[in-house]
Amino acid sequence: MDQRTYNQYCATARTLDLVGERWTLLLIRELLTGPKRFGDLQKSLRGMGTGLLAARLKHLEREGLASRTTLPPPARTPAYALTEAGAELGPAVLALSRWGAKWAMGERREDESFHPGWAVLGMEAFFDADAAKGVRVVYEFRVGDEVFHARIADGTLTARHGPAQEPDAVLETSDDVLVEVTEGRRTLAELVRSGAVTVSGDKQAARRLCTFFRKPPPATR
Amino acid sequence: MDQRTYNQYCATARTLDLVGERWTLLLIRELLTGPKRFGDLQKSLRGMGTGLLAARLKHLEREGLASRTTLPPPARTPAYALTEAGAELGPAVLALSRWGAKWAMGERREDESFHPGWAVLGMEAFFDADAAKGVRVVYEFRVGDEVFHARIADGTLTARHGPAQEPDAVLETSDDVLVEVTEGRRTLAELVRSGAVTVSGDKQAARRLCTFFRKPPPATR
DNA sequence: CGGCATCCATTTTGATACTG
DNA sequence: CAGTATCAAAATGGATGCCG
Repeated sequence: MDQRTYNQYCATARTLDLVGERWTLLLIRELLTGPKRFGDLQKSLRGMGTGLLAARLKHLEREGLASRTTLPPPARTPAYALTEAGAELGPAVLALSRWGAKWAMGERREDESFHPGWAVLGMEAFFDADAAKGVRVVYEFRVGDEVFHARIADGTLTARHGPAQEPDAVLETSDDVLVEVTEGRRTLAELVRSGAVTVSGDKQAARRLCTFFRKPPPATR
Repeated sequence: MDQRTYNQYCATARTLDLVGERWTLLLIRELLTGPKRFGDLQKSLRGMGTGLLAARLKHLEREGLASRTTLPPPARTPAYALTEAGAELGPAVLALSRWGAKWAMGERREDESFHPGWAVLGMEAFFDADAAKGVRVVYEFRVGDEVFHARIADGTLTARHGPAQEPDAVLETSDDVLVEVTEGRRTLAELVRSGAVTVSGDKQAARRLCTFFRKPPPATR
């Protein structure tokens, strides 16, 4: 497998030796929001063959970036989680994401897949620590049949797969509407009024959500 | 060429569609320190065939991340420079670099190549804006037959290829010694005493250099 | 030197069929 | 559902030759 190396004594090159192959950083992106099962990863990584997925997971495991665990009962099914080293790739993935949001996004193409987790993780990318100074709030997002939550505390935002313990506010919507939000075509307030987004819990908190992000305007290359 | 896409409406995936192929991010790393000629790039990217290098440059050009320019007289030779969009990949490259410095560096392997520019760019990665608040200083580094400079101003460090206009201090050393520094085996002060590094110009400024960086201790995966 | 084209051996990938 | 096995297609690398 991966014996192909750049052979450079350079931190960037050494990193890319480990995670620079096709699919690997996207696989890590998936795991950044929490442990996932093989099948879930497969669904999120359309086009990646099962053989390659298995090989990449094995590689990450061997290199100490991920570990194969068994979900606690009653699930008891195997799952993959990032190690501390793997999780620390988060800032690099988010940096790539910030660049893409500014220089490469635009409209969703016809055949592009979309998973709400990507948008939720994107919240971390544009989180504005100053705007959220001293704030402590938990949001739950239900999009289609997926559930995520975002916890804002100590000037950081943590986005994770799965329900929150005690969400302050719960926002419910569809995949398609979420795409419209990330495309910037609709504002959250507008969508709540129109009924495309349902809010329950602390409505004040929900309204404050969009004040925690600062995203530069998209630019063209 | 590159019509292979992840087909995901996700900023990270879109970015990797553009720069995720083999060599591309390392090519951008080379250009981050300033325009380079074809041959220089080739020397820094040992193992990359000329055909592939040409193809990647064309790709970056087509996508608006780099542009083919002609160096000002008397050089008058073609060179490649990053556009604004390309240069803004700097933070992502540095994020990968920071991860690698912590989790993947260790000793230099027997067959690994090394170019001083990588170490100089690495200074940007661990630059500590707080430590350099209000500081304005320019360093020139002469390593082997390469010259770089680093300009600290307005709380940022800019590392570039080529000589500085008016360096406050000039540090001169060899490739091998620079490797020892980046490996953390030797401190700068020690090397100056031993004569392995020569300082000219403002020696006070030179001594302050290492106070501008904050690098976490390496960890093992 | 700069840069492209061509040929070829080796890897990597993508897609699908298959097994426990 | 988790993962292996298999095979065709594509990407890579290395060498080499060419041309301005």
